[in-house]
Amino acid sequence: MSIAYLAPPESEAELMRRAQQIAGKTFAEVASERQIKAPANLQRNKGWVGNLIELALGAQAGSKAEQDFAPLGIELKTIPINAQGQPLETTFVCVAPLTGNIGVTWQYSHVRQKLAKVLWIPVEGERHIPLAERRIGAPLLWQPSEEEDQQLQADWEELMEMIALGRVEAITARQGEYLQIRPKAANNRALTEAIGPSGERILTLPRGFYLKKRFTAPLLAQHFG
DNA sequence: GCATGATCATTT
DNA sequence: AAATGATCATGC
Repeated sequence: MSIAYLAPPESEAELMRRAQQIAGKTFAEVASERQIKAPANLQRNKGWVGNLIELALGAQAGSKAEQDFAPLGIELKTIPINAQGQPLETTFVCVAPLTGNIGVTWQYSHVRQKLAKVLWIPVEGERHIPLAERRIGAPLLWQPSEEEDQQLQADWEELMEMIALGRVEAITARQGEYLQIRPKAANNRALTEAIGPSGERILTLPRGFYLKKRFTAPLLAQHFG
C-alpha cells in the first residue's frame, strides 16, 4: 500500500520524456501507476494534483526550499486550465518577505530565482470534470523573456517598496499588472512579523507572490494557442 | 511558523 | 463570471 516512488530524472531530456509520457493520461491512470488513489475532490486536498505530478516525474515530494529538480535548475508548476487552455487560477510563486529587505534587489530575489526556469504542466481543472477523469496536458519548459522579466520586476519593485515602507497592510491584490501579493496562510490566526506605518514591529497575515492569469495566459497560449 | 503543494468560496 | 481574500493538508 506504499507509494511507488520514481528516481529523479538525470537530465532535462529525461524529465521532458517523462512529462510527455504522462501527457494525455487521466489523474486516475497516473495515480494508479504510483499506487495512490484520487480523492473525491480537492476541497481538503488542494495540493493533490501538484503532488501527483511530482511523483509521476520523480521530484522529491514534500517540503524543500529549493527547485523541484535542483540539479537541473528546474521548478515544476502544475496549472489548472479550462477547455480553451486558459488558466483557471493564479500561480503561487513564493512567500513575500516582510522583514529584512534592506538592499534586496530584483536580480537576487526569491521570485526571480523561482521563475528562472519552469516546467509548466497544464492540467484540466474544471470542476464539472470528476477529479479522477481529468487529463494532463502537454508540458512546456519555459524561461522568462527579457520583456517578461522586466514586467515582473516592475511589479516586484512596487510591491517590495510598500513592504519596506511599512505599508504591507495597504497592499491589495489589485496592485501589480502581472505579479500580485495575496494572503498565504493556514487561516486568519496565522501571523508573522512585518514593518508597520511608523517603522514599528507589527504582526500581520503572511503573504505570497502570485502570477496573475494575465501573465500565465499568454505564456500558455503562445505554445498551445 | 514557514515552506512545500495549491484551490476554495465570498465578494465584486 | 471573474478576481480577491481566505483557507486546506503535510512535515518539520
